[in-house]
Amino acid sequence: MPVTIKDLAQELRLSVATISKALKDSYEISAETKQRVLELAHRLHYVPNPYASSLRKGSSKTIAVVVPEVADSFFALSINGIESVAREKGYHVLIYQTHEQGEREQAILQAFHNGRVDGVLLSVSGDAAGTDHFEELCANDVPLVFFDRVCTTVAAARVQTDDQVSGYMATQHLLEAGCKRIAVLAADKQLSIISDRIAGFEAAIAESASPRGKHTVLYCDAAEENAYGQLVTLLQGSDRPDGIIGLVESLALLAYKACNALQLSIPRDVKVMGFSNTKAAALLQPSLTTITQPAFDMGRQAAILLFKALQKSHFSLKEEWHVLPSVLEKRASTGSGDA
Amino acid sequence: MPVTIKDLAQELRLSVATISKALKDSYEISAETKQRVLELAHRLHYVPNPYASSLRKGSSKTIAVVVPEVADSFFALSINGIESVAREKGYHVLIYQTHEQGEREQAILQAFHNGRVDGVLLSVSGDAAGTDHFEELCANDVPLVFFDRVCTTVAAARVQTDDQVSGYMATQHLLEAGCKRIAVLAADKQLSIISDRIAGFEAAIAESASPRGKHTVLYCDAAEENAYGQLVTLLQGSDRPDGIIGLVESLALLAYKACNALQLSIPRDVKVMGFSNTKAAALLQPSLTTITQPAFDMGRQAAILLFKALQKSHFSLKEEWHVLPSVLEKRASTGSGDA
DNA sequence: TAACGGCACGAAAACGGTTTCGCAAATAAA
DNA sequence: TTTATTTGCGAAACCGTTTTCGTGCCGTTA
Repeated sequence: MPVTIKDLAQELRLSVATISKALKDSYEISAETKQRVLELAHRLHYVPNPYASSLRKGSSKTIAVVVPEVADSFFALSINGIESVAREKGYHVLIYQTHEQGEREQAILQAFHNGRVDGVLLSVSGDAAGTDHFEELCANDVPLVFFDRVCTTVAAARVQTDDQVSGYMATQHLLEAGCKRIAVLAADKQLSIISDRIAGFEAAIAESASPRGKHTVLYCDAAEENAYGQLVTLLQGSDRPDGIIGLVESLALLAYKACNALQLSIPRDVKVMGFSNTKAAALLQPSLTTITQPAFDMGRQAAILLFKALQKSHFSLKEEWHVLPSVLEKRASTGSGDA
Repeated sequence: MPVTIKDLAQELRLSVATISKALKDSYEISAETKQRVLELAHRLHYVPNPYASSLRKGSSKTIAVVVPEVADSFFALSINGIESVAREKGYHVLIYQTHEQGEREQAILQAFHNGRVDGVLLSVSGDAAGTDHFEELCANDVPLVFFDRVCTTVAAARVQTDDQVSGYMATQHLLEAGCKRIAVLAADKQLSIISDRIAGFEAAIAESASPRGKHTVLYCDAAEENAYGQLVTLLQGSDRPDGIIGLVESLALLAYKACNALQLSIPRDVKVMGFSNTKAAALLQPSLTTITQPAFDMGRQAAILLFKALQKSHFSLKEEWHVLPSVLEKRASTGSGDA
């Protein structure tokens, strides 16, 4: 049996109330008594039962992080950022994965309706399942912060990167490199990050002298084998693209794989770039030009917002909307091909 | 205010006891009453307060996962595996990072001494801080399962891969490829996974006709810049190695970086391989030969063991020791260099 | 001496469930 | 008809804290 406050009370012949107050350094308790209580608590390795105090206080010192996948360089780094601030604040972090399934997302949030967590950090699942579960959570006064993949129709805090600008920058970069036929490889159509990046792409094309018709957006299947097939077909067709932008990490890597298989030289035949956070990007051969998102910082920022809301009741998350810039890292895969 | 069991009781003019029993399908309650209770609970979106029931029942339906880093392909995949079985069992998962600091590990485990979690899955920190905190946890009857990086002196379950065999296989593979001077790049000396892999290396060398003197183990500094310097020095020295085994992913990637910088051709001048779980390995140029650990499965297996212990009180974790095989994936970086 | 104000502490009511035990009514057995 | 037994439900204790509201004691002041 773990040691409880009662054990301390009995041992010191004090009431549990006194022990509790002494442990939290209440002014009601004499210095001498506090001393004795602290000493005994330490000697017996007393750790307060978290659930008892959560129940009484109505707060759990726990937050939830809901992401599509943990094993994804972006989300793993975000979680790292979140954990770092949770640690500073003495909070605990629960992790949940939606695996891009909207109904899992709903089921997970459902469990937060009775005090399990004090707040939620979430990156929305690709397979959208409406927004009712978000609304309900907010209606129940559970602070919610979206990060990266946000839901714009819900009045909750948002921490994103400038996806449209990133899409624009990426496209601009390829155009400057001389690409005439850019193919954008897109994932889940419903995700704001995807549509925003595509919007940036469209904008860059529209602004350029390059005729729109030559450029294309390929919506890739979620299953990697299928996406690979689509990509190979594209690369074997007439008017083969001479530039590829993978809107998510896996698609950029897939482009490498396809080019290797088809004996297309990167960057001579095709210039490739992708949205990515993996350290391996610089080590690919050729090294991969990337749009790198501030994954760790987005996690940190989202967590900081959440804790601000938890600490100051007058601080409203509804208005918070932070945009952190992504950076274009130019590498060999979009170079001229010389040396 | 969230809806409680009392609200249901009041609405239906039943006692809270009846509601509670009806919700858990107790035989004491009539079918008709159960029906009414379930219906109302569903209509009002009733979710039981988890802390109230944890307090009363003395179990939290929550487990803790303690890893050095989340943003590491191996651990991210393990967590994925763990989460998958936790989900099946209806458990919640708390995540903690030690950042390889023994004292953080101690502080984290300290918080588990009063029922916060029903069990712990842990991969030990590189900076060992003794084993007292493990012993204490076990003494307090908190089920503990080590995975990947285990602590052999503590009587807890262990799920590992066959590190010694892996080290042996890797070395054997390089010897067969014709390497005469193999350099092993090691990280934290104290970790069992490192020393085991080195033991495998030593064994393979001892068995071979190759003289021991030519081969070497380089203990790399934890700071990447320093490790890089060490590596460059090694590669520039006389008797430059013609084979490199990175015992952890980052060191294999570092070897690529160094070889690129020094204009050494992989695999012609130096054959490189590494312990790694990243998908990018196959896409590096040349593709990286790896020892791939069953990260996801190790996570799953560890979690399965833990839940077995939680469900059957007579099941003892002390005796459990599972070894899952790693696989050698031969790729271009250790090939002949032709084609 | 009576009234008063800190000081240091305790009794007890919460928090929201679970669980044990008891009890009345309905049914079955004698 | 009396006695068991079953059925369906409620009262209340309990889990370990926190927090409110006393309360007795001491020293001070009128």
